[in-house]
Amino acid sequence: MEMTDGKKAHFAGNVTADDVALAAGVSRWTVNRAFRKDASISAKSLEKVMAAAERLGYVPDLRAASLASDRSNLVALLIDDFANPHKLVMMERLTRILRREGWDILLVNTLDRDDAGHALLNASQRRVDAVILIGIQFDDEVLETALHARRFRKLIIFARTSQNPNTISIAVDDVLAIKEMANYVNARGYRRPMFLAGPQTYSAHLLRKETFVEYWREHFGNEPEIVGVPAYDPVLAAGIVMEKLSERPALALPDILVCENDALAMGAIDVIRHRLNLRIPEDIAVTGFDDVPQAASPNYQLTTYRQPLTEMGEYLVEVLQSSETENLDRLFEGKLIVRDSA
Amino acid sequence: MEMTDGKKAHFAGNVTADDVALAAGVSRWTVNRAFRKDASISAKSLEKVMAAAERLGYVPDLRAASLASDRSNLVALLIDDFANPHKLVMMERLTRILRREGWDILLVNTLDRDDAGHALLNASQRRVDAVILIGIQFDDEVLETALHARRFRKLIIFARTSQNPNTISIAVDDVLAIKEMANYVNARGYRRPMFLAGPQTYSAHLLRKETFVEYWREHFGNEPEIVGVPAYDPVLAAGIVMEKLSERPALALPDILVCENDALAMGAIDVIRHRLNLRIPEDIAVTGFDDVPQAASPNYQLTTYRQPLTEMGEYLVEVLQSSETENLDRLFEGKLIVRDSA
DNA sequence: CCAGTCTTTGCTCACGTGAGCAAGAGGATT
DNA sequence: AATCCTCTTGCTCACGTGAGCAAAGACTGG
Repeated sequence: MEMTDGKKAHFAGNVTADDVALAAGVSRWTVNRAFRKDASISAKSLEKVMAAAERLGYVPDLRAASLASDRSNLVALLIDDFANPHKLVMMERLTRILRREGWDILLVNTLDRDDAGHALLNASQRRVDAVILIGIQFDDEVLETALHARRFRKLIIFARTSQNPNTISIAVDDVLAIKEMANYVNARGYRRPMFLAGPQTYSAHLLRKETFVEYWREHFGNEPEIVGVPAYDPVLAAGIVMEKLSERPALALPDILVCENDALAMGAIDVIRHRLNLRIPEDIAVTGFDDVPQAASPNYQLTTYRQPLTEMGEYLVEVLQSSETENLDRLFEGKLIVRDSA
Repeated sequence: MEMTDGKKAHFAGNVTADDVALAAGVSRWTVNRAFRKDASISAKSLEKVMAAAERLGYVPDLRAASLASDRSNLVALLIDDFANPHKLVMMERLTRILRREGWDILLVNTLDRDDAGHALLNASQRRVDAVILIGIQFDDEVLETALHARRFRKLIIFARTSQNPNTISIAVDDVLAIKEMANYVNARGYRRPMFLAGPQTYSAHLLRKETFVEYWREHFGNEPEIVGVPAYDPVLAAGIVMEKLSERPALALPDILVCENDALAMGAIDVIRHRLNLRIPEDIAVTGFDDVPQAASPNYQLTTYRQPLTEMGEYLVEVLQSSETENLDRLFEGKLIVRDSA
């Protein structure tokens, strides 16, 4: 590339395969092959090309590669729940694993339920190979819209089970998990549980509440009290727990709060300890789900359930690379983490 | 597009502008113009095109658009510090604002210092228009590498001041902020401060420690004690504070811990209260920086300093859209948030 | 009704790569 | 040395759009 053409030589970015080919004394296609792992190229050519590329500062243009090959190696990650610290853990794990396997991630903030459609449209314009939902506000309607448009190959629901047969769900086995949790609660002698549930969605569902209720009914013949929180937000959870418990006589209080996840549990603990002035776990015990980093803090010492995120992420990569279209759903077994809160 | 061509008609995604043009009775270029906001097109054509596009499920292919126009409307967001909850807040704000303005975000996890180069290379292959660093491990060497390669137009350091003249830094005015904080500390009568600092980088610097030290020297003629933590991680901070303070007699303890950010402050509070069994703020007060959501929790009630993230994000968009190349650095004024911890 | 002006439209060319094919190079076998 | 096979290389064509130009159309004022 001549420097006479000042405008075009502004970035090293528009060094193209042709320039490298000229410098290395091979054809353009040999240059491109040098950067593709599946291509057949002689060791000598590879070395020449790489040396020239290094010298000129060439890197292949993935936009063009994607356009020509119809594979973008790009996935959209849709999130709507930035109040939940577990999302940070999930993002760290997914970005790490996906990048290692050559996938890039388009981060999309699904502002609210009505925005999900726009978010999907947005992602589809980049021709992502797959959409991964780690949000919560995706109900049937949104999923159907997404699947109907079909502008991406795969719709993956991560860390949440989906009833929709056209989605791929990679999640922890809620039934197994909550049974283990309920067994623990039972064995420790708690008898007046209250279940703190998050927002209820339809297609992308957590089976935690149902499983717990069923367990309790089966073992004790009665229904545990259930309280719903409209978002996985500790502050919101704190407000609702306060409202539910503050006026009650001690005997009418639950002896344990089983929470659908850590975000809710942490909000609950804050309220129980600092506003109701009760002890944890002596007056009210609390359990969570996810094992976020803060759960280990001395403030919470939360008994919770850890999802095998790394394993789930590895499987996600498999799913992305797979050409299968059916039976890709998978459930994983996590681990009960016992601390002081219950 | 004929359905006889089963392979190609698999997605609605490869409905192309040609198909829409045929359906709408206009040329392909008119179709594309209909989707470009700066293009000149008659109301009648626009309507026809949009109707046909809707019917066929057409959305423009941004890969091709980017290839042809040399503008990707894509920025890479490089993060290496997922332990700090403030990152979640920043991501929420940035994704929200950037998407509204038509920018998509490539999320890149910069695993460690040595990986930053790979991360930048990765981003450059997508021909991003700008790289935004909200990580911390970017030292001179990495910045120089990035700038030398010059595969993107702008290198933006967000929420951190940079000494490097080739980067654009959008940050809170640390000097102003810490002076205000120090004034508050002073006014409340604290006289034995300890400064808890994060990792020391060179180019992308926080001026917090220096400013505080200078203030103290100026007002009291002595140097405050400084303790360094190699990452903004509450758990790490807790360990180091424990190590520093556990063996000291009460009189040798600081009366306030001024922390470089909330992540460190929260770790410190956990240790002071639960392991050293001291009261906050009576025995040791604590201040933070950032005002993460957890800072308002009853566990922390952290006195801290809030960065005007929304304003900073809006300015970031301006910078992205600007064709200026110089003097784009900008400092913002935040707000001291007084709570119970100091 | 016509010249002048502004708006809209269609076209050529370019962006940088991959798929798939055919030709070439190189080595082993007969 | 001729034949066959395999590995490597170069080529044609295609991916779906934008920039910029020229032609066509619409509008204005005299």
